[in-house]
Amino acid sequence: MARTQGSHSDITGPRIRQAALRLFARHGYAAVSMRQIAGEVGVQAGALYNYTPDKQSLLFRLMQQHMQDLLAAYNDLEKQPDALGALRQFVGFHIRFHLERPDEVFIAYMELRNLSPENFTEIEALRRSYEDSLENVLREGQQEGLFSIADTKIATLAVIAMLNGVMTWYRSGGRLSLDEVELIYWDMVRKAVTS
Amino acid sequence: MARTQGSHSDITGPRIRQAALRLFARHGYAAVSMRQIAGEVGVQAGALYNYTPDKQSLLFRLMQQHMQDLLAAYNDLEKQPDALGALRQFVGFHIRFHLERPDEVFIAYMELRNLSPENFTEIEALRRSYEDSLENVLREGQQEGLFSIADTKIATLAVIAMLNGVMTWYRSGGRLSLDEVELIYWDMVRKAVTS
DNA sequence: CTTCTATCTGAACATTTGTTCATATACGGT
DNA sequence: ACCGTATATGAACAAATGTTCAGATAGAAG
Repeated sequence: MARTQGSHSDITGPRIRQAALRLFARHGYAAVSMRQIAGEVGVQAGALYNYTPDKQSLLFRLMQQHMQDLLAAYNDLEKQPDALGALRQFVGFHIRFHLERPDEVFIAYMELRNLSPENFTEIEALRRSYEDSLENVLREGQQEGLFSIADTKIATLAVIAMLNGVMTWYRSGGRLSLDEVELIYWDMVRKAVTS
Repeated sequence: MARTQGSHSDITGPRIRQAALRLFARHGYAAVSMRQIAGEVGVQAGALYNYTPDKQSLLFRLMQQHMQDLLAAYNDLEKQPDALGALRQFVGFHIRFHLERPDEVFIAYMELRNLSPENFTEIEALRRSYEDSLENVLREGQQEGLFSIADTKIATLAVIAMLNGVMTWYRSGGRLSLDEVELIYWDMVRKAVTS
């Protein structure tokens, strides 16, 4: 038999990407087979190829979507009057946005090397674009005399790396609330870039 | 033929681990085959099993060795009189030690999920032990009144995450010298934990 | 020179891999 | 009630996987 009751393209497509996301994040791209993904969706492996040309494109689409969502969400924030406010806004946004998407974040950082060269280039450009957003804030604050930064590029990467650390330990319902975490990190970031 | 000229156990063993290290770091544990490793060493796949019971043990040994080296090297440092000196020492040590071993570091962070449960537990304990070293410094400084930290556990993870960021961009011979990098990071870390 | 053994080869194994495709079927439109 | 097509099956493919092992051989020991 084919075409189980009530199944449609509109529903199967997203479910495939959702299953791939979960499994890639959990076991890694290379360790997940198309049959595992299909099994999670409740479908045979061959059916996946109605929705993706190949496994590689499946990974790429997930990462591309994530990065585009990230950039769009950040650009939707309301403009802050000064650099200090903008930095605070960035810290809060980054922490919350990423904590809401643990699987996407994990993949975006861990599976870069499994991207084909062209796909890698594209994702890397999106990431750089996001980093530039923060660097602009830092540079602006530096020019305004609010910050005291030796090297804005390094500071950018250091701040992002520090914030990304949250993902490795934070669990909702744990010892600290999201607001507390945000405040603690904001405190450290603020002090690190001011004098 | 078997046993190519001049080959011995003492030389083949290390070469296998070295090849595995390089390949695991470059392409990921799951994406590297035993035949690739053997090829790099110039030997047939079957020969690897004279030196490791299986692929998993090969990965585990590399990570275990790395973590043990890390702990031993840190413990060999000369004791600092105050917490500020100890923190500065940690920052410099962490940056330099890790930059000297890019492949080991990469594996230790990326391949945790490919460890069997028992192996994972052991590696995780070693890592925690290293983190505790830093947390002790921070707690000590906090009690001495030198630092102003909201949460020493979070600060520990934040500092390490920040320092680990160096590995993603630093290339020797680049714009900045190691001394400069160390100084910039020390500056940010110091400011982040003091008031 | 002969013997012995650590070390390696090379073939074999049962699975699993990504991907293709002819075939079947359930549903939307008429 | 019927048709057409989007959507799924299930079998097949060659290639690659981790691992095993009987047999070959080089070099050390006597």
